[in-house]
Amino acid sequence: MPKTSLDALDRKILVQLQSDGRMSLANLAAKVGLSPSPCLRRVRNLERSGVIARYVAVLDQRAVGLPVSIFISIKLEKQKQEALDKFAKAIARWPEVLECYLMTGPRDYWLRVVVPDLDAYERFLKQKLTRLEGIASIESSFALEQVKYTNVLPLG
Amino acid sequence: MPKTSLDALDRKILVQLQSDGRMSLANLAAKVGLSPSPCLRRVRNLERSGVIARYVAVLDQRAVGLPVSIFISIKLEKQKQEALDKFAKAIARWPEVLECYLMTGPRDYWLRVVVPDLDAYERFLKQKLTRLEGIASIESSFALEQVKYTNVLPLG
DNA sequence: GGTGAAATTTTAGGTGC
DNA sequence: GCACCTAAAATTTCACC
Repeated sequence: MPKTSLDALDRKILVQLQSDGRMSLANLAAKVGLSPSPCLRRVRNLERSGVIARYVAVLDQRAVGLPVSIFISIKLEKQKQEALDKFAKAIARWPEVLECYLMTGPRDYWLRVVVPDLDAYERFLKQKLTRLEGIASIESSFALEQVKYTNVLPLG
Repeated sequence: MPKTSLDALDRKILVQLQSDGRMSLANLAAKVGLSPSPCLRRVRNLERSGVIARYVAVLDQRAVGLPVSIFISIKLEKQKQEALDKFAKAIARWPEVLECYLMTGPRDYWLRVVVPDLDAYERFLKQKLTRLEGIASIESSFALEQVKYTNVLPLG
């Protein structure tokens, strides 16, 4: 992966595509002050180099019947690499887990889980999370409101 | 916003577009078992009704020089609606904050902040967050690793 | 929901600055 | 490296069944 340092034009392109991933090339080129051809070249380069990881449709959680976001912090018993790997693999398999981070400090994980209701959450806990070996403790908090949720990184 | 309950075909479409928001209509139609026209009609309906909120490009945080994710929990002094609104508006303005949730319990907020380095984080704290009125306490944790990060909701 | 054709957009190539 | 132009290919879009 070549470390293409981004210039001002690349950044402008990224700012636009983060807000509208389906913007037409002509429109994008106009907004960043390029003609379509070099603009497309840059976009393709950003895609190939992995700067643009993917394009996605963002859904409304409530509109699809998944209004409940739950945050879980997890402490593992062991700090062995093996245990961490096992945990990561399980997380990757479970569609309810949208985000997971390994945190500083006492080897904690932090998860965002999305489910349709509290019953589904209980099922997730009982049938999946608590069946994992090596977990020392689990703490859950519930989101009352999503105040902000964006993919737009502060490139400015 | 009409509560269009989603049928199996809508869900299939959403599953696909969550993974690839730029999938061509012909491709999408084939994957869900429709011909392009009715498929496009459904996609447009999903867009108009707000089920599909937007299309975006997802960037690689590290590749754009923003490797640091910090999680902040905040307790407010007052629980007045006015204070909550003020807080929400400030959050919306700050590009470093990618996610913010109002949590159950002791009226806590939970934030995910993205910055290039710890200096930038310190600036964010000193020049923005700590200047807000009504904050009782702030706690920060750092992410060592992003184990999972997806927008794909569990529609299955 | 399907078919087919028109309109638009994307994409690649070539020239000169 | 970009602007400009051209043209082919792919995609989106729409009237109609």
